[in-house]
Amino acid sequence: MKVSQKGLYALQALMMLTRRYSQGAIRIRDIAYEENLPEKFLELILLELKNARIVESVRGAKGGYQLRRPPEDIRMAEIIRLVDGPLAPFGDAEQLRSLIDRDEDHRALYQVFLDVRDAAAKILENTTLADLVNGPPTSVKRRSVKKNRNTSVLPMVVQGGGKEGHD
Amino acid sequence: MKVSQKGLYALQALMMLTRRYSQGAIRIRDIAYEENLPEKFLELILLELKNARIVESVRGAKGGYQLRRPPEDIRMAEIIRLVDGPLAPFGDAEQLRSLIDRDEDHRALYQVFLDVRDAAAKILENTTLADLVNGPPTSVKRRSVKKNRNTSVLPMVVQGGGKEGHD
DNA sequence: TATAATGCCTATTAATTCAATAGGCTTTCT
DNA sequence: AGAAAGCCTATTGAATTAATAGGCATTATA
Repeated sequence: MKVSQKGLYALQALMMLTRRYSQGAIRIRDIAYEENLPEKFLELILLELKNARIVESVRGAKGGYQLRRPPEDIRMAEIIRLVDGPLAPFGDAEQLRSLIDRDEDHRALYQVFLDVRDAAAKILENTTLADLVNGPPTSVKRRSVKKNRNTSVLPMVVQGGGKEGHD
Repeated sequence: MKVSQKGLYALQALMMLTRRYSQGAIRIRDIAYEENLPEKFLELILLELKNARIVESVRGAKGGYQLRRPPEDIRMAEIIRLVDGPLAPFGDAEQLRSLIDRDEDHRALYQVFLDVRDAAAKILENTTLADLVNGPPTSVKRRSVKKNRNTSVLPMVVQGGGKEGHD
């Protein structure tokens, strides 16, 4: 899975609309200015988000964009799939499952790809726009942590191959 | 993170060399034929793997390629980083950490990206070529599972946003 | 020692994707 | 009526991807 520049812009724009939720429609120009995004490119992105029923538009003078659903109901996974495609690192989940069934020689390889996509999906499905803007959902209990306080928005992820890798 | 066709070819070729480990050098042509890969493209890939000291070559007639280290010592993460770049879904881990520090408004967003990359890294760092070819390392204890036997090469991943997603 | 077999290396290419810009059309407010 | 917005399609330049091509260098062996 790869998040493109466009995907990042989409998420930033949606975070901005989340902050202004209930302030009515916001002009493209204002979103672009506040988030420092190229205006015409952003226009295309918002159009796409509108067609996917994630935002809605008000046309004409005094027009603009606003979220179509409450921020708690819009998940990162949905946005990234829309803009950048499947979450799997290769192909998509469906295809990987089929390859795991059929391609005896590479079964284990595709299974790893599927495991990676499941791990990503788990995180991205559980993170909403509200989480991104307000911090973690208060309903989620978190074990107390002594040092290295968890700054993540998410239930802490067990490290091991993470922390010290250079990427 | 995205695994390209080239990345897939690299992994397939290395799995093949793992199966023939201790059979000496294998010709590019044979790898290409057995794994059904474009021969000239594979040649470039193997060259890159050689420069990264993952495989070594024998030149001249009777030449070919073989793994340079035992299969248990070659991790998927290393191959994917080499061929397709950082494991993070956006930028790289270093950059994300820096953005989390500096970009107050988008901190939570970048933190999620980093969580995703850590989850991927954890899986890919713990999977070696030996695992891909032989199945899971015998040293890893696995909880017994009644139905839905775990076919993965890895310590089972907790689902939740995974299993039923369309991707 | 000639020759065939092989890897080494650089260049080129066609297709696709990415990031962005352009501009005319339509709708709505005032 | 005029201005201010979004709607929509087309275009573009740069980068990336997935290959292909072809000559050079090295080695085994007949």
